[in-house]
Amino acid sequence: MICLSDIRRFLENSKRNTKINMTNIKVVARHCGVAVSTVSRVLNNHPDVSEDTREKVLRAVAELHYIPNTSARNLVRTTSDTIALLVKGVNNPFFSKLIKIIEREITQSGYTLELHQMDTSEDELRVGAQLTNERKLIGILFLGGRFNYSPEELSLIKVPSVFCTYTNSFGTLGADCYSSVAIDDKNAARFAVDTLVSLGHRRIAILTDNQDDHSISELRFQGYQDALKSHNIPYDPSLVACTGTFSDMRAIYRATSELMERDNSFTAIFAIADLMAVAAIKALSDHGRRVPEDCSIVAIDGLEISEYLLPTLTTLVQPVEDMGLACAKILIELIESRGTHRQVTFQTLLREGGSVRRLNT
Amino acid sequence: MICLSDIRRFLENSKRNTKINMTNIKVVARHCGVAVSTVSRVLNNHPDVSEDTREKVLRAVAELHYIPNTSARNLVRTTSDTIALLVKGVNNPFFSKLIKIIEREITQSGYTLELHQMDTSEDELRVGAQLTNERKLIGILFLGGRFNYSPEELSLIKVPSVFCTYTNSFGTLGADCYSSVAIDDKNAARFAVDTLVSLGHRRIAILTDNQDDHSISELRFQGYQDALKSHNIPYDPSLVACTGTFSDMRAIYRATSELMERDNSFTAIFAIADLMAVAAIKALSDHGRRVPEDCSIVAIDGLEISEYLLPTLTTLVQPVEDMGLACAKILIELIESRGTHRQVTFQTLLREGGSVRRLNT
DNA sequence: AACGATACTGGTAACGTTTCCGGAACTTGC
DNA sequence: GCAAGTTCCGGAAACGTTACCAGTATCGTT
Repeated sequence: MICLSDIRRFLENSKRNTKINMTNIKVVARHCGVAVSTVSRVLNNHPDVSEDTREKVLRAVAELHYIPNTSARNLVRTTSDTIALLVKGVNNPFFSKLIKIIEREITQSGYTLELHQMDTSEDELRVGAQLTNERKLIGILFLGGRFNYSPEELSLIKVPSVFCTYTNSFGTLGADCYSSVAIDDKNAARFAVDTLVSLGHRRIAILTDNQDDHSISELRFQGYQDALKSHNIPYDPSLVACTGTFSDMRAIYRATSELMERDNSFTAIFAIADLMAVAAIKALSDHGRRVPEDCSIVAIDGLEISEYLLPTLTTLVQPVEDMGLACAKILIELIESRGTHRQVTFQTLLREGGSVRRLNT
Repeated sequence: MICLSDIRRFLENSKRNTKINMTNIKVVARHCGVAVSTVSRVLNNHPDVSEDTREKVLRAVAELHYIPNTSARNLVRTTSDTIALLVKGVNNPFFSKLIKIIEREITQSGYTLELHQMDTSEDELRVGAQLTNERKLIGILFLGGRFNYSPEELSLIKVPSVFCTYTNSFGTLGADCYSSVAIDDKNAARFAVDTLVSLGHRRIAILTDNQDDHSISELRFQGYQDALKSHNIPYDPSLVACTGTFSDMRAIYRATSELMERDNSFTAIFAIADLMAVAAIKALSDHGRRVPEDCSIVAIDGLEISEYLLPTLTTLVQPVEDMGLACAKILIELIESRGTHRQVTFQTLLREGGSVRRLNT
């Protein structure tokens, strides 16, 4: 009696001849006379395999230039080896440096990095959830964006994830349900303004993205207000210049120009990012005000280029290497379930440059 | 008699109960009473399916929030949807802008972008070949690097690929076997030097990465030499400052300082990249030489930030948007076999800034 | 000498799709 | 009214790997 398995075997044999060139695990197994399971064991460093066989298999693998098929492996393991990087603003130089560091760490740990860019308007959690389902991601790294998620929103993400440049300062989440890497934004802003005040400045303008977008801009803005208050300097809304962007130089230039036209009484500017300071200095210069002679500027970021400008920027340096390493490390530990959720906050360090000067009274 | 298929069916049924939550194509099929093949046909827009069934299936897909498993699909199709971006120097701002544009195009066409960073020392073709086999890439985009491949080396790459900021100026390859996107480096350099000469400069230094690394630095260096020759200006090796890097500001600063110590007779500098010009201006300033009063500078790149420096840079603008779009477009056309290999060369455009001045004799 | 433990190996279901083949129902043409 | 298309759908192999289970040989123990 012809059984189903006979038919199957026949078909399989007849196919074999047509697909000689494709070196898969079966070919390797046949080449050195062992079973596919044995080859698999060798390749995945399983214990129960003798030294002889291991060597024999490895030799065959090398000879045949065999490379495992990732799709098949992922399919049976129902996972993958890819981590997604969801970033708002790829060409923000701070981020691109961060990406560089993160990529190296991820790759060295044997994972692969997928790059996804998002508009500021997009909902990063929803995009992340979608991607996770489609592509069997094993982790997500969020770079930039707001951070006022509800626990329900956060629960959309089913895989380990780390939020970078986020802090849960709006307090909707418990410390055990998310991981983050950030600087102490509020404190950095406070320090920047303190520095200006200590040099005699009292009319201090702020150059920011937004006042209330639940992102780092808002935190830095709050730090600005706190610092003013602690020095008994009244907060003056006419000294607030909102750019609506972190990276569009033209918009930042325009916001600074408008500030000057509205109220030119400031003697110093706190810019919440280095690039904003650069555009501001240009705008000031074009309106006949020199930095630091006619206006001091302090920023936050500490980009490498800021040390090479004229004048060099006085800025609060974010420890970008440490931050990148922390992101990768926490995420990988979560993935390999060797760690738990945690929130890391780095302190910034003042790098004194030529963009500030004591106010001559 | 118990046949093999009976056993199999039994096992399958016993498993079914344990895996209820996983909505795969089988679940969808059962849910609306059709075969899996029909569901598959609907999802892949195959013709032979009636309007009724199509609608029924789509409704089930929506209800069950079914999302196809990419690994399984890739396995059976023996391909994937991922394109790799192999880049040397992620935080080169020109590249990060390029990446931004490329990412958007790739994503919009339904593909996924993998990011791989490489050291300058690594062999990009070998890395690309390895990745292609492992991960079933469907295309590779090379960003930066040398370009003196032999046909044999190039044949390592079995999938469509585009080389960006490369030109086959060393002439080892036929036009029908590779695709590239670049600017006319030699011409841009020539133009930069011409500009300086037309302003009366004759002692023109060059700030470059390397003289002979078979990359764009070499081409720009050749353009520099060509321009000098055409103006009957003798080439003076002591006016060549090699940085060995495109992005390490400190190294560029040091190279400029060494140049000044070696031979301070130059009245102008041609920097082969904007960031190099930035570091050079700082070095000059620290040595008491102002730009443009005491030294003119022309660069190549046209970064956005260069328009906001003091002084603003005179630079040859690379059409970064067009270049990014071209990369993505050519690659996707190759992948979808709607196009053939081609080499695109863009021209640069002089953007006049404040970093140059006529030499007062 | 018999037995259980140990070390290793082979066979094969399963992962979730796509694609091919064949068959049923329904038209169409003569 | 019957052959020949058409249109649509179901069944099942195949993609290449892992993981589980069962089996064999070797060895030490009583």
